[in-house]
Order: sequence, then structure tokens, then C-alpha cells
Amino acid sequence: MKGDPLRDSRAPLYLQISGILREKIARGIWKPGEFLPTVAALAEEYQVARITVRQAVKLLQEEGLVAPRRGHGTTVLTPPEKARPLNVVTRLADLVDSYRDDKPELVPLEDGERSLPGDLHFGTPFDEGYHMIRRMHARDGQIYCIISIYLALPIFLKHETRLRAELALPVLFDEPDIDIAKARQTLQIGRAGIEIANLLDLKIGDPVADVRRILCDGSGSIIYMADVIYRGDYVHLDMDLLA
Amino acid sequence: MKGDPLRDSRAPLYLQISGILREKIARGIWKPGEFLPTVAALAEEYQVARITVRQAVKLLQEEGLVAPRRGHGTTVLTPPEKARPLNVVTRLADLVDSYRDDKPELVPLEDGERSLPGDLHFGTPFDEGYHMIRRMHARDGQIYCIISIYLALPIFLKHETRLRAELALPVLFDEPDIDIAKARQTLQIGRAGIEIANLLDLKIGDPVADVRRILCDGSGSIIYMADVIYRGDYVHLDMDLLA
DNA sequence: AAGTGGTCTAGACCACTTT
DNA sequence: AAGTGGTCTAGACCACTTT
Repeated sequence: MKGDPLRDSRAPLYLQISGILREKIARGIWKPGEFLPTVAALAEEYQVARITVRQAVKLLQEEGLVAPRRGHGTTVLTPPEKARPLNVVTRLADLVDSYRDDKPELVPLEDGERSLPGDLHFGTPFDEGYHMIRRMHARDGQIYCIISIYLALPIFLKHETRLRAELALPVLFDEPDIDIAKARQTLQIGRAGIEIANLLDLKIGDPVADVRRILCDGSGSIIYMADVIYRGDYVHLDMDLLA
Repeated sequence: MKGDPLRDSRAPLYLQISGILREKIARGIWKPGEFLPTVAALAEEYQVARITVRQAVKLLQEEGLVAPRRGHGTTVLTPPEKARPLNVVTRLADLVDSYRDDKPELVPLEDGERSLPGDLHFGTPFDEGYHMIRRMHARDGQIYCIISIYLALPIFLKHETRLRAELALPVLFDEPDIDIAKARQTLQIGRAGIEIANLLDLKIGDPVADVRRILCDGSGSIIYMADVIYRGDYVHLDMDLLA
């Protein structure tokens, strides 16, 4: 009687099989671009039901190692590219430069007078109220962030045309009558919920960056507040630790 | 003949069912801490096989909405807390302050002479070579980052005792004979691979922050390089955009 | 002992792609 | 038409928790 290493182990079959497949990919036995054996062939090879193989392959898929395509086969993916096109601003002045040639496409989502969210740890709200613009930024047809901008109402009304058509930060930075005395930004790492996943073409739970920016005038009043959600794979931050 | 809305739809049953369950949780029909009906009960209610219900529940589990426990039942989770304890440095000087009272526990992983990775976009390598220390940082028993530190050999040898026992950055910053002329840091958002997931107590694919720090002396030689992988949920960055 | 979720089977049928 | 992955069933058995 031959021993059966898979069945003698207490670990679930699909975990054992996913481990074997992961190992083979790591060792380059199946190289990027090549096909895995078919589900049926793997089921035969390891003497399990097809659905058990699928369970194993699904794990590798969630890890981004393989891409099954119906009617086509399951290909091994190239390791994720580290080239990330988007730099999140860490200096306001840099922003103006970075968008001089490369303007993102703006897709409106929502627009109207709103009050500021209550959980701000910085600045004091403006008495006149705020106008909110919610929109998406796209480049080369790929949406990479969703931004909700709150603008102090007097400023919004005065520069409404430009603020609707362009990125808000450069406008505020450029206009000589606007006084920016403080500008802070926080970044946390979050996961896409169902709505965000749909808008950013992600899967639920995929990493995103939650960025909040607040700009205040000389009196400490908030003239601009923005909540931005970036696709995680587009985020690149570069900081000078001595500045 | 009654219509069957589930089966008349072209969407897969498990997706439809996960949608129904998600909705009920969102509306508070099942509140945090309460149990979902059993898999068997849901299978009966929607007239599907138990494994199809499991497929639906698994999706909600991956979204962090529910926690199935074998032999116990499936409970609705409270929405994830937003309290995030750790601040990633954006100024070297801040770092020294932030660790004055609160020193993380250091868990060694690897140690020895190594050469620098080749893909550095900043500074020039030191002729004498480098010593690498790889270790984990923990607080309250929870490991929150894995760090690989490369130290220019002469500096490492001179301050070996402190560098082994303490955080490296404050040591370099404190010691009067060490000249830090440039200090840059980049942050990208990544996902945990199988090894990182095990070390940081995450699941494969969970968000992490990949941070690279480089410190140079006055001649532009790299005296310190570190690759740090943080748990995504511990990352909090606060930046001054006008600095 | 009874009840819960977790894994697995063998087979059916479907959706999609390639030949 | 043939081949691929995707979904689903009905039922079995298992691991774990609670009674």
C-alpha cells in the first residue's frame, strides 16, 4: 500500500495543493505568461475533485500570482510592477509643478452646499459655510482617486469657474487674493468598501490611501478641506526628513 | 407558478445571497455581536446548497463584516475601529521625541555583513561595506513592522552596542560624530506576501506600507538605509505641506 | 450528544474562448 | 465543436464548541 502524503496530512487538501502550486510558480517551473495545467488535469494529478483545485487556484488568484480566464486557461502573472505613476503631494509648491504638464481628467460625482464633517483635528470652520465638490480623477482612462473638496463659500463663489474646471489646490495657490497660512495633510491606509471598489475598479478589501488635507488662512479658519481616496497601487510618497 | 427572483437573475446565486446578507447587516437587521442564521437555515431559506451559502458568507468574512467560528456560529462584527496608534516619521527630529517614552520591543531576525540592494535612487554606497540588522518592532505584544537596516560598516562597528539594543535612527541622530546631511524617505502601499503575513499576523494580501529610508553624509555617501514594512492599519502620516 | 461551521466528492450544467 | 474556467447540487464526513 502506497502512502498518500496529501491525505495523510491533517491540513485541508486545498491548502496543501495551493502550497504546491505556489512553490512551483516561485521556483519558475511555471513561468510568467505560461499556463497552469487545466483544472481537470490538476484534479486528476492530485486525485481530488475539480472544485477542490479551484479552491486552491482561487487563493493564488487572490494573491495576484495567477489569472484564470474562462474558456482560456489560467496564466501565471508577472510579479507586480513597482512602477507607480502618481506622486502624492508632500509640499504644496511641488503640486503646482507636478500638474503643470499633466492634468488629470475630472469626472464630477456630486456638487452642492454642505457642512464640514465634524471630526476635524485642525482649524476652525468658516461661518459662511462650504461648497462641496465630489469628483474622480482619471489619467489614461484609469480612475485613480475620488476626492471630496469642501471650499469656504466666499472663495468658491469668487473663483467658481476655475474651481469647477481645474484642480482646486493649484487654483488656491495661484490666486493672489487667497491667503494660505497653514496646510496639513494626513494619510492612513485603508481598504476599499463596496462603493469605492466599484468606482476605482478595485475589489472589496483592496488597499487604498485615505488622505485628508486642510488649508487654513491667517486667522486659523479652514478655507479648504479635502478627503481623498487613492488606489493603493498609485500612491508614492517622497519625503525629506530634514526639511 | 411563482417567480423566483434569485433564479431568474443571471447573477451567480452566491453573489446575490452575499448582497442580501450585506444589506441586512448594513440596515442593522442583524446588529454587531448578534449571530447570523446558521448556514443550514440560510440554505433552507434561499433554497440553495449549504456550500453556496458558505461561498456567500466567505465574501462577507473577507470584507471583515462577519466572523464565522466553527462550532459556535457566525457573528456580525463591529465596524473597524479607526484608532491607529503609530505615527510614521516625516521629520527626523520628531522621531527622537516620539520614542522618548515609548520604546518598542525589538525582536532580532537576521544579522550580518551584507551589500546594499542595487535599486537605490539616492546617494552612493560606502566603500567599506555594510552591516545588516533585520528585526521586528512590537508594542503591547503586537508586532507592527519588520525592518531591514543597512549601516555603513565603520559606523556600525563604532556604535555596535547601542545600535543592537536601540532604535537605529535616534542613535545616529544623537551621536555627535555622525554627520547626517540628507535624509529622504519614500512610502508605497503594498500587500502582504506569505512570509510577511505570517510575521505581522496578517492575511495574504492585507495592506502594508513599504517604507524606504536613506541617510547620507556630507559627501553623499549612504550611511544608513532601511526597508521597513508596516502593518497597514498602524500607519498614520501627518505632513506639513508648507514646510 | 447536539449543534455549529469547514472541507470534500462526483457529477451536472453554464459562460466564455478558441479552433 | 471542443476546450477552458465558474457555479451549483446533495450529500458525506470532519473539527470544534456548547449543552
